[in-house]
Amino acid sequence: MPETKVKKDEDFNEWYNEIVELAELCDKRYPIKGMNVWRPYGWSIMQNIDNLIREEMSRTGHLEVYFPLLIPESLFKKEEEHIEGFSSEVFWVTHAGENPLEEKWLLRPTSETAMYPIFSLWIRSHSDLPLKTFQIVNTFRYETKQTRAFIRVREIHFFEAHTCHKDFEDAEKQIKEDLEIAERFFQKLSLPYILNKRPEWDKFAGAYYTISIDVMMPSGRTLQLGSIHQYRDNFARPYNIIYEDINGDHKYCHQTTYGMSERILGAIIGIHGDNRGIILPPAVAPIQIVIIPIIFKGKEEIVENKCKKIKEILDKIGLRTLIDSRDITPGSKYYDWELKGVPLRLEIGPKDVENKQVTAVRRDNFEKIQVKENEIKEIIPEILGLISKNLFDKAKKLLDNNIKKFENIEDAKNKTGIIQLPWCGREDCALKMEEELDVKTLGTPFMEEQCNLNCPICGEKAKNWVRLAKTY
RNA sequence: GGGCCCGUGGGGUAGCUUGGUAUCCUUGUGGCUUCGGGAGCCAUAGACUCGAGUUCAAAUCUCGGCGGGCCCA
Repeated sequence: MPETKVKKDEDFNEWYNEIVELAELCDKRYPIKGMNVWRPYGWSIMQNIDNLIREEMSRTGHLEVYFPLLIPESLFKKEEEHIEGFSSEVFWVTHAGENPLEEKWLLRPTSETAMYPIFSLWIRSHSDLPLKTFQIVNTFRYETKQTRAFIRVREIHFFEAHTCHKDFEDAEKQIKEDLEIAERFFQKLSLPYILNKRPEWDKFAGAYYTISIDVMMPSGRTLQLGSIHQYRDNFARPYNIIYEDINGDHKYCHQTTYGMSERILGAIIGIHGDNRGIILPPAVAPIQIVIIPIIFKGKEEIVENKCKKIKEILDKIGLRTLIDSRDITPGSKYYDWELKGVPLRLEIGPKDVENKQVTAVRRDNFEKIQVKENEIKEIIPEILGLISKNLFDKAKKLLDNNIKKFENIEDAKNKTGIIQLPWCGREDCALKMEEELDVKTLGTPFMEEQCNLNCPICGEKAKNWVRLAKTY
């Protein structure tokens, strides 16, 4: 059986590097660090992911916008914490042709400072609220650390939702809605996740609080896939986003944001893939079903016609299909499409034609299923559903097996995955834990059980559990 | 932020220590033939990361840039 040279469970990082190029997701040969080329297949998956986000946005009444890439320095500098958080990693535009610009511009590292001055023009009255917008754009951050395809890049494919509300409570409602969006969205991608309230010292620059959406990678490291921020009026004040309420009083808006990136694709590759390639959840697979004609001399036509007929049936019920009629042997086609993660393969040969059936083979567990021609419309979508579910269950097991609760530091030492400890809530104590265990603080479990034990560092009563892990 | 390793056709490699002729596999292209897990045959195309230095002569030695990978903080 064909397999990747590097095995996923032996050297995950190498396996990941090999697979992203073999599956033709990206081309890493572009000569700027952290800026890779999206190949058609990878881009097509990303577009499908984006479209799932768009569906969710549209369902919840967000409107899509597009703001400019360049931001004048003066706008960027209005919110102090925000600049501090990002200034070390922005790209600057300083010249136009031969001449220095009067004011420097920067490539957006995120779009708060581009959008909010304009929001302040758009919003005048309480009837303009809530304002719910989002955009899917490229953002730029000068990473100095090791870059990795889809996981740590300098040009980020970024989804960002920005909302404005009349008060804190309404913004809190938005965050509830964001969490519900996450639940629906990640379910479709078969990606189980955990929510963490980020610690004070590591929240988004300018935020009142930040919730992170984290997944477990097979390497034992966590990968942050999304951020939800409550800004309160921290940005509304410097950017002057004010509305007139029902009594004629002028008030600052409260704001939230929701961000995600191509890390979602990184997680799909890393979590679902195996030694034969990636495995795509049917919801985002550019090709959900590939049909392989098994041609024998003299029977070319009946097989080809059957393939077309089956494709028509599947197309009609809205599935994305492809007949692979390349002039190479079937085995090499199997290998190809397994590498590219097509969830289901149909083999159609003379025997199948004779028996009025197709032979289906699942990508996730290689189960072979004979499906009667007259049952295709019902059975095939069912199988795709089973594949999604199986991918989710496997990933859930990986996550659950890697969340480990401890009561003291000694027990937690040299453990992989997510370490959960009682925590008094003090920064010093968490930083001590980080140092002792060589991990980063993810934060406190969001909306989960409280902890009645004592902080293992200072011995005082713990306020919460705290989660720590090695991260990407 | 600090340290280590690497860069040869599209991909994977040999050659580098000891300077002189670039190896093999795969892929691409044209054709014949074949097809239930990477088929075969014939023909053909394609490479020393960039710059500077040493030398009669550099893929090979030295320095620097760019790019890739790993480890520590």
